[in-house]
Amino acid sequence: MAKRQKVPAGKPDYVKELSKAGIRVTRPRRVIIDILTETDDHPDAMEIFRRAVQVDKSISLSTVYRTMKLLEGFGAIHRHAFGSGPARFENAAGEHHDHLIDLDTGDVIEFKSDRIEALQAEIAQALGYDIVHHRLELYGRKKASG
Amino acid sequence: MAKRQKVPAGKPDYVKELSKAGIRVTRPRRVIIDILTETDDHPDAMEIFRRAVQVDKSISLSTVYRTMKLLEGFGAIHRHAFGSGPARFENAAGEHHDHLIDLDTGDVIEFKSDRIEALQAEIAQALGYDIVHHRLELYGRKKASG
DNA sequence: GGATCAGTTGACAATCATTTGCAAATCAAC
DNA sequence: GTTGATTTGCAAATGATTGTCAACTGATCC
Ligand SMILES: [Mn+2]
Ligand SMILES: [Mn+2]
Ligand SMILES: [Zn+2]
Ligand SMILES: [Zn+2]
Repeated sequence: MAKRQKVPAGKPDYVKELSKAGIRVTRPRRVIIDILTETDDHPDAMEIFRRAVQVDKSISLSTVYRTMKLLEGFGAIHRHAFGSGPARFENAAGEHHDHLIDLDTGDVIEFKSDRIEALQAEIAQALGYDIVHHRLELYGRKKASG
Repeated sequence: MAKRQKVPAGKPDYVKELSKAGIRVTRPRRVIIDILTETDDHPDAMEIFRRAVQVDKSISLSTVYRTMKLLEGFGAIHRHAFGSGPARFENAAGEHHDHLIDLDTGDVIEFKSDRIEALQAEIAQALGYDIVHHRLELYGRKKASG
């Protein structure tokens, strides 16, 4: 029986996808992609860089930024701008969702509302537009009671 | 009959508000506040600076930035981050609304949906949070049809 | 396996938006 | 008008991101 590699659910094989598109799969890129596919938080470039260096001492911050731009172009990752500060990234593989940011702790909580998504499309339609993408962020505090 | 100054609807008297709060109402601040209350678009700091210079040649960009921070702290203006690029500001006086950005032209269209606002609060509540503020931006293109 | 060469990288300079330090100017109060 | 703390303009500093470029390295073809 021939060996068959199976990509784990939610972790599409971007490496294969890139090489299919004629883009080189280099060592730094592989390391960065691994970090992005294995994390479930929203790290910024510096944090991705820190994690990458632990795998490959020679990776540079420039390459992290370049790779983020490359992957974003591919739709492989999403770029966020929570509050102020540096851009933060996340693997685009999972289902679409929006974010609730805890103003006290900085925690990012993911949520999804089909009703809100539908209303957004409805509103855009009424204004004569098709939505390409959107950004919904709620900033809040834990309810007083806990 | 005593002269009674009436603030035009949607243009609260921030000048008075500031001086009441013990903050100096200086010439540069007055100029900048006037610009913000008289415009209905979403200018960035450089654009506000350009408009301010036409009124008072000596105003500096630093003061524009400082005044934006001051007014934001007062809740007098909102700071936006549409797409990438510099922050953009708008007078907070009007009713709350969200934005649809035309990806082709950069046009910013304002809209308001009570249903979306209600859903947001509902979602936050379900997650154990009270919303302090939120950001909803739709990015889209004019529907193909004319 | 080794040569080839365009795509990619690391180092570091440059850019962009924004903030800060500081001496001089200016408000608001007396 | 004098006064003293606040605010300003200027220039230098900062933080995030992008650009330059010589050196390197993957994929392809022998
Ligand atoms: Mn997320
Ligand atoms: Mn607006
Ligand atoms: Zn959404
Ligand atoms: Zn809203």
